[in-house]
Amino acid sequence: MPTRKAHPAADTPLAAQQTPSGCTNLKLKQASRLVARHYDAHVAPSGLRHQQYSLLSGVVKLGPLRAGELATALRLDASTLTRNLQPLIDKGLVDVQVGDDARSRVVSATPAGTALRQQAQKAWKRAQVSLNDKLGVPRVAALHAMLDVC
Amino acid sequence: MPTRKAHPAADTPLAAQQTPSGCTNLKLKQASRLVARHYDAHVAPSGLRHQQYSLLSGVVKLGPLRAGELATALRLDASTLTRNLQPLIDKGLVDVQVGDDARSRVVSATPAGTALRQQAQKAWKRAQVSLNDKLGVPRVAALHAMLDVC
DNA sequence: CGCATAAATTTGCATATGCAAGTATTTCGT
DNA sequence: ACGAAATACTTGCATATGCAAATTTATGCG
Repeated sequence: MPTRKAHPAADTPLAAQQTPSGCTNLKLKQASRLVARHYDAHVAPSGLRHQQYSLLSGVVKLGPLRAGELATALRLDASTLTRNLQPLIDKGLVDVQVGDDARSRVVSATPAGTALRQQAQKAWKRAQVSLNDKLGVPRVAALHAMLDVC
Repeated sequence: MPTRKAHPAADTPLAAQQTPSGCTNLKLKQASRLVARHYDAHVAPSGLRHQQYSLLSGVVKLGPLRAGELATALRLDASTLTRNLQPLIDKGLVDVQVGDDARSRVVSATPAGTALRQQAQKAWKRAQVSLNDKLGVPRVAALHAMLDVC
């Protein structure tokens, strides 16, 4: 038999036979843009954009916490967080106070913020279910599992 | 037997037993941000950002083509494309001409653009290999497969 | 105590993103 | 040929994103 390329993972189950082709970054960005528009279409009536909904949800769920901790939790650059909070502050949905350590800022949801989040969550749910239907629940579940390890 | 919820996909193989938890949009954005930073760290020396590299690559690969077609291919809003092209035009990497149809614009890579893309492609490759190593080739391959159907 | 460092955010700068509305051209119907 | 409708982009507006530098406040050291 002539020369034969070694298959490092010839025994692995699916889609693992060779180096992935294409750019992971590009694929992620494209999928993300697409999905973001889908969510925006559903969440827009609440007056929030998809990112704002995510951020507000984070603040509601993670309770009052320092900006830095929130940024880390959301995997956002601290400077991005600072600016992303502004629209929510302007809308009166979140509140930022100086913490014990005067260098820090403590972020919390206002009652209006908590209320709107509950409201918007219904729209979010519809968007998620709609996506599940469109792609198929198994695929979405598998995608989540994949993204969680990133 | 008492009331029992119907399982629409009780027969499907893996990870399909129940509704995926969490927000697909959030997970995608977070992963995308993380991965984008990773690529940026590698591609930066070429003077391009990850998005600019993707866009330049698209122009090089898809050859001279109309703006609208490029936007569709890259799943970008036409208005976003218009603006994203500007930095590349400023750097002399791409060229935009009026097409046969005077309403349209034809985008093509300049020789400098093609050259820089080849250059930057080496950095991109290192970023991709590094990512493959970090996450494991099977996982990346599976992720690509997942994202491609989006 | 007073100063050099460190830590937590914010700003400056450049780009990315999309929707709605606006502009330039082409096509179509009469 | 003329005007309405459709097309292909571009602009206005608001937000999103991250790195580097600046700012503010806290800590540690002599």
